Amino acid sequence: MINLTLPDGSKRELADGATPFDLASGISKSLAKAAVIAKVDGEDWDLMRPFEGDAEVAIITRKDEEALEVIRHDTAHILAQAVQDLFPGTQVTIGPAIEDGFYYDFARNEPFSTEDFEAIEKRMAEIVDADLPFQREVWDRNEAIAKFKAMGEQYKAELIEDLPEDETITIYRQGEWMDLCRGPHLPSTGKIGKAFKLMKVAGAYWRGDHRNAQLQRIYGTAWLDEKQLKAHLHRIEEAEKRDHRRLGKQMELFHFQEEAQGQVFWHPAGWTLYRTVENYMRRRLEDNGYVEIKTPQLMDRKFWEASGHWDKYRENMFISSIDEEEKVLAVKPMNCPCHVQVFNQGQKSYRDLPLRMAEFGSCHRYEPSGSLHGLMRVRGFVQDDAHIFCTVDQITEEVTAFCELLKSVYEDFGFEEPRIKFSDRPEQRVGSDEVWDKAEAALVAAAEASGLDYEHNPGDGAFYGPKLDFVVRDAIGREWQTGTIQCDFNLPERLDAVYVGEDADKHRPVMLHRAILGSLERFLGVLIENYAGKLPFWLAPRQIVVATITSDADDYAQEVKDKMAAAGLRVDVDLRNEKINYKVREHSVGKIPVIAVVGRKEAEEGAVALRFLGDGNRTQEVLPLDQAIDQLKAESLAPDLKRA
RNA sequence: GCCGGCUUAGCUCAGCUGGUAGAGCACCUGAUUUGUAAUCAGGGGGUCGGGGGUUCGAGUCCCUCAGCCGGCACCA
Repeated sequence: MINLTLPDGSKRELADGATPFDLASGISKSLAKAAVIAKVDGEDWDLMRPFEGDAEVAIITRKDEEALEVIRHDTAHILAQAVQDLFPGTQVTIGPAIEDGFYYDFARNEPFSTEDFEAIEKRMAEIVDADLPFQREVWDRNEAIAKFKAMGEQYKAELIEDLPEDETITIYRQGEWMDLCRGPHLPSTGKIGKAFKLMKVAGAYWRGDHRNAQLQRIYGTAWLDEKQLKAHLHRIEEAEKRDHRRLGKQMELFHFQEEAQGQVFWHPAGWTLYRTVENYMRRRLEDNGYVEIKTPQLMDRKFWEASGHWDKYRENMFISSIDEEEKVLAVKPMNCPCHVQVFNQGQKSYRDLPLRMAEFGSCHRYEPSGSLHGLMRVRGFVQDDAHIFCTVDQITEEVTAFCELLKSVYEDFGFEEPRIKFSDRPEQRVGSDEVWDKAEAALVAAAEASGLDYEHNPGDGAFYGPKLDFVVRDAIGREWQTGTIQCDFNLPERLDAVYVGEDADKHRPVMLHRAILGSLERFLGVLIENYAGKLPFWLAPRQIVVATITSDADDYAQEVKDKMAAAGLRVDVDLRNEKINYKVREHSVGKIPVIAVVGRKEAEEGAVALRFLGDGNRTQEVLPLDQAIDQLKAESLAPDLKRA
């Protein structure tokens, strides 16, 4: 007999050889039906896998989050089987569950095309209908390697060869088909259902290394039921509508063209938005004890050799030379070394520290062509960069203040919860362990004080110091790094930055590299997507359109427009001979926050009818002109000015 | 950079197995003076991404270059 303890503490006794499915069936029919896998002493366990002794058991059901992961993983196996059925000679590699679905990487000379999806999905459905049981088998390592080699599955054989010696090799079968897999799986293919869909094909390197062969990855999505699948597909459609590249065109914010790959042509509306954000940021920095500087765009190659960037990033730097001269200049890919030059002018004392030096630094990097992505990843961009020169003892305070500032800025832009990634010392690094200890502790303390969730990436720090990165998501769930703060013990040394301490000796300052928005371009991309183009009043490039109903109100409309413009509002007037319905629709689609409608009535009364964009309850207000202007003026203040 | 796909009017897209370009919106003109998400009529507009090839004939097929899109890799 085996003794099992359930999560609520109750105990059950079952015969030897019993399985979690037996346990669930003994409790209730519905539990047995909803069961997906079990946790046996914390380990994932197939429902049909017999217990191996007394244990603590939890039954995971379709209601649990983990259920989807299991279903997605199962679906990946079914995809692999279907592909091998239909395309003999294709090798399988790996196929994990991911967010919203799964993928499977195949090795095949012929490319897959989305036109193959229909046939593959059909075959997958047949495998589900066949209700093949998933059977777990433990294999001897060498036998498994030999078996997969004999099957022509080189990649699987390699995977097994690289598994740790003490790892149990498990094989899962479904019908004739088998795969190396850790599990767990559902009892049979029929339990998966058909709420899956193949989404896209893509290339992916074997083991994520570009020196390896490129495999073909098929992505799919899988859900508990048809309704969830439909909802997911709908979400994707909606998300595509808020893509900043699409909105950028619709709202006439910016464009790209091939002669300036990866660089932005900002249009009047987009540039207005850009400047609004930049000016806001400038005020916030000034209020927080930063000084602003501006440094050159082109610097001699020798300078970048001294900073160490030439060696490491030469491939990604734009360079320039003039015929008559032998000098090679490089367009700056970053601002830090330039800031050290400003620091190094004259003498610095400990009394000058911390010195917070900011620049809206225009940088250029020759990013790989495949990585370019709208405003999110460009070759020419402006960082809201700053470097804080301070002592080791000042790190904690400075990082904490930075996190607070960042959080406040993000709230002002409508991002409530940026995610933080903390990366600590890598194997290869400079600086003593003692200093690293201090710096890491300072970053962690600041991250914790901020109250935001943070994720720990061990060993992911820069060679010169640990860092905190701030990450937000775009419309379709892709994550983009925006803010960052990095401790640097290296550059001050390389570029010989010193200050005179209390003891009258020379000391090295620590440099904190930090950016709140990251790059203006990327941040604007994320901002546009976050609001789906419906920017809040203070950010909207076109805030108000004064729209007439009949030409009788033309003169008055012009007067309204002029008064609003004089009050600093961004306002246009629409006197076209069109129906008010037409104008309202056009400017609503154009995401103008406020339409000021004027007809004969308003002209006579000196009023305006304000119509606000959005589906809230506040859709229309008729106000005397002066009062309307006061109100709009107050609303158009940036959040920091509203607080002041 | 790598794998795959795409590139037709200002925008969004249609053009079957090759026979010499089409829609909606936008734009222009005219009529209409209208009260909160599309008034009607007429008109103009494309060397079908660039280059080369096959063919009697190429937007359609082939080669090549570029850009874009989806992933991967990269991201100081």
